[in-house]
Amino acid sequence: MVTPEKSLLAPMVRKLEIWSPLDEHDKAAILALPHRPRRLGHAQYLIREGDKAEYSSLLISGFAFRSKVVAGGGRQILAVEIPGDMVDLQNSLLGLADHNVQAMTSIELAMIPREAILSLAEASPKVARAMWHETLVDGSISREWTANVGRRDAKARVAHLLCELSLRLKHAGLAELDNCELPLTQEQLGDCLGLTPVHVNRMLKLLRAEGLIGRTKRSVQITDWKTLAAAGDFNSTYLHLDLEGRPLVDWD
Amino acid sequence: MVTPEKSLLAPMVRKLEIWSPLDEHDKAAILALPHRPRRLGHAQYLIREGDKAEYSSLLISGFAFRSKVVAGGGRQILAVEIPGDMVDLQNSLLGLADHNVQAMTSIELAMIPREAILSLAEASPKVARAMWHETLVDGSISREWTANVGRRDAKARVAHLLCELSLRLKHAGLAELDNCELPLTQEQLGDCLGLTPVHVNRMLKLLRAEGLIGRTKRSVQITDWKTLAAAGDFNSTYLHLDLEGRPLVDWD
DNA sequence: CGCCGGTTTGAGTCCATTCAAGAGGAGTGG
DNA sequence: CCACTCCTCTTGAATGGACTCAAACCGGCG
Repeated sequence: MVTPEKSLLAPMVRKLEIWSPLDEHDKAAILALPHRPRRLGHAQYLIREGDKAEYSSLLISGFAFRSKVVAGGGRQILAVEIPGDMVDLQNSLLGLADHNVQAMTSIELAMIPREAILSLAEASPKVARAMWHETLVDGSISREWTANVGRRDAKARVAHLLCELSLRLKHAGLAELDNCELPLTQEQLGDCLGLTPVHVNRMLKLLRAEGLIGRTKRSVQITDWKTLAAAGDFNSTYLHLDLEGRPLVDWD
Repeated sequence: MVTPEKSLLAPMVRKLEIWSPLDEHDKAAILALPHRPRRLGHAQYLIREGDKAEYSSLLISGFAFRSKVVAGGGRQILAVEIPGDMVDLQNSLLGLADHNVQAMTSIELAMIPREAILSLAEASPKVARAMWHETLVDGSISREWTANVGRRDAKARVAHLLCELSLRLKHAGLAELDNCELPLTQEQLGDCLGLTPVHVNRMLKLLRAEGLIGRTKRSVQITDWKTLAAAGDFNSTYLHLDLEGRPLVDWD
C-alpha cells in the first residue's frame, strides 16, 4: 500500500477515489500536500463570510456546518459536514468567503493552503477532476436543500434531513442507518430547514409518535428508515453515492 | 484576434476568461470543441431528472431554468440561466441528471458532448480551472437561494431575486439595472422563491406601491435598484462578479 | 446546590396559502 | 372582424401551518 495509514490526509484519498480513479502517483501527491493539523472547539469559526480564504480543510473528526446570516438576524445553515468531507473547497477556490464555516462539535482538521490545492489540480488532471466532482456533489446537495426548504412542509423537511445525514454517515462508515448519532440541536435543525426550533420540536414529536424515530438523550435514533424516507420524500440520487448503479441501501 | 466572432462558442471563451486567465492556445481549444446548435421552444425540456447526461450546453439566446419536483407535485426552480451561461455542466459531469433543465423562452444553444468537455479539462488545466470556477459560482448562488427561501419573508425574497437577475443581466451586458426584461411569469417567480403565484402577485403590487419597481406589459422594470436591494437584503458578493475587488455597481 | 443550554408544551397571532371568481391580453379560427 | 379559448394576472375572503411569546422541565456541570 502506498497510502500510509498514519497520514492525516488518508481520508482525502479515500474520498476522492470514490469520485474518480486515481493512480499511485496521484495518491502520493495528495498525501504529500502540505498541511497542518488544527483543533477547533464547539461553535468556533473556521472562516467567516467576507474573509479572504487561504486554506481548504479536510475534516478529520467531528461535525461542522456552513451558514449565512440574513438581515433580520436569521441564520440559514447551508450544509452539514461530516468527517472525510473537504470543508471549504468552495470558499478557498473562489478566494473570498461567501459564507461562514463553523464547528458544530469540537473538531479536528487538516488545513491545506489554497495554493497547494491549486497547483496539485494543475499538475494532476485526475485529482482536479475528483475535487471538482466533490464540489459538484456539494452543489447537488445544495439544490436539494433549496427544494426541501422551498417546497416541502415541516414534517417532510425534518424527515428528509435525517435521512440525508444518516445515509451520508453510513456511506462514510460512521453509522448505521437505524442507529446514528446526530449532534444537532433542535435549533440547528431549524436553521438547516428554515424552521423555528419550537416547530422542529413538534415535528420530532410527531415522527416519534409515528414510530419513525426514537430518542436517545441527545441524538436522534432512526427506527424505521424506509418509512422515514417516504415521509421525507427522500430519494438518494442527489447524493451521487451509487456510481456504478448499485444503490447504497438494500431495500429488502 | 484568435477568437472568430462567428463561432457559436465565443461567449463561452468570454465567460470562462472572467474566471481564470486563458492563453491563446486555451481559447482556440475551446472554440474547437465539437458542438451542434439546437433550438428549443418555450417550456421544452433539455434534460429530465434521472436521465443520463451526455451533453453540456452553452446557452446562446433566451432563458432557461433548472427545477425539481417534490412529492406533492410542487415545483422548485433552482436556478435561472441567462445567455452566456453553461447550462448543465453539473448534470453532465456527474453523469446522471439530478434535476430538470427546461427552456423558459424559446432558446438557442450549443450542445457539447460530455466527453469533449472532459478531455479538454484534462488537456488544459486552465480551462478546467475556469469551468470548475463556473460551477463553484453556481453553487454559491444555490446557497444564497437556500438562505433566501429559508430565512427571508416573501417581500424580501421577491426583491432579492429581482436584484440578482438584473445584476447578472447587466454583467452579461444584456440589460441595465433599472430597465430589464425578465420573462418570468409570476408562477415561475413563485417556484423560484417557494411562494404561491398569488402571493408573488401581492408582493409585486407592494413593491410597485413603494415605487421600487414599475410595470411594463409582461416584464418587470426596476425603478429604484438601490432601495430594492435594501428591501431584498441583497449583497452581490455571492455572485463573485467583482474579482479584482471593484464592485460592479457604482453606488453614488 | 443552582445555574445554564437545550427541550417540551400551551395559547394566541400572523404570514402565506387555498379557494374562487373576474379581468386582461395574445393568439386562433371561423 | 369578432368570437372564442387559453394563459396570466388580479383581487377578495377564509383557512391553516408555522411563528411568537411564555413558562416549565430536564440533564449536565461547575
